[in-house]
Amino acid sequence: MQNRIADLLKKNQLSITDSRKKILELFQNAGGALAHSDIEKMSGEHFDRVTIYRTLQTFVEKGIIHTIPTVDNSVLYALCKDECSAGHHHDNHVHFICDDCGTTYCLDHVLIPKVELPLGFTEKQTDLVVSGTCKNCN
Amino acid sequence: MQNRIADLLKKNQLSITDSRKKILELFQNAGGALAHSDIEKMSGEHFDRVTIYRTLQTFVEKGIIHTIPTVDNSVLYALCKDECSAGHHHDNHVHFICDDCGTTYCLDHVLIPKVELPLGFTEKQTDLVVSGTCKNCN
DNA sequence: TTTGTTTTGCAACTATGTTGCAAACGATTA
DNA sequence: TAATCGTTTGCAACATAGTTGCAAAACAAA
Repeated sequence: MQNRIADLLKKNQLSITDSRKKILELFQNAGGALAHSDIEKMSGEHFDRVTIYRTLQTFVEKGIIHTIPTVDNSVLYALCKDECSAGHHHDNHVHFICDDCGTTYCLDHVLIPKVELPLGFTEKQTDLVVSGTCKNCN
Repeated sequence: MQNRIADLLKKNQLSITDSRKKILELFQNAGGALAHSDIEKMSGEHFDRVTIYRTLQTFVEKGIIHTIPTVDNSVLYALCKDECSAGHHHDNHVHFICDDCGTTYCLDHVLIPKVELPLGFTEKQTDLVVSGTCKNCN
């Protein structure tokens, strides 16, 4: 249980610290995406704001979590699937934001269709965000 | 030329003011999407920050411009096409952000493919943002 | 347990965005 | 074109979000 978290950190050549363990735990328990402010609240004032920022940044760089662009311009972070953490490539699934309850879902099995870019444009990352009403609010 | 801008404002029951004219002009000249900070710089310190925020907000409400969610969590605004400004529906074209020069393009002729959502989810708006290298930086 | 490296927390700072209110401006009508 | 009324602006003050440098603390390795 705890070992999975420690292994994940070790695999990414990161020191195993309280804040990193705690933040990873939060993501695993949350299931969905979290905002910086969520983490700040959920971690119970234990860690400095700066530490959380830096931890999230590190996780993104290592491919442990990824960011999600949202319509209301808040950054969200979500755990990457195992296949993702291997390299520096990104998830290619669709994200869904519920306008009612505000929850963000990773629709892991809904893949982003390939888009044809005009000549001269090179794709590196593609994000598809759908907003509307989720299954709980419908 | 200038009349088009004034007409657009009048059609939306907005007073014709310097800041609104200037900001609309900037959008027309830019061709692509602009961030709040772009506008602040380009308008040459003439307008208060607050005025720009409020103007953009008003334009979004009236359907004159729309927001674009981006991966790096900056809000971008872009002019809506004529068909768009009629109602409260949104563009369904792809947006492209260049990692090098930072320019955002509205790829008007690249449409967002329909995505199949899981049962219970209802779509209201879909945004597709591609980042990479644009034709000028390639 | 010692040593060298990484990470944390603090302080101070910049950037971004919001609100209330009085003054200025724009539209309308006489 | 001047008076009036509603809208918009700028200011001040505030709230939130995010960054940086640096010394102290924690971690990993030997």
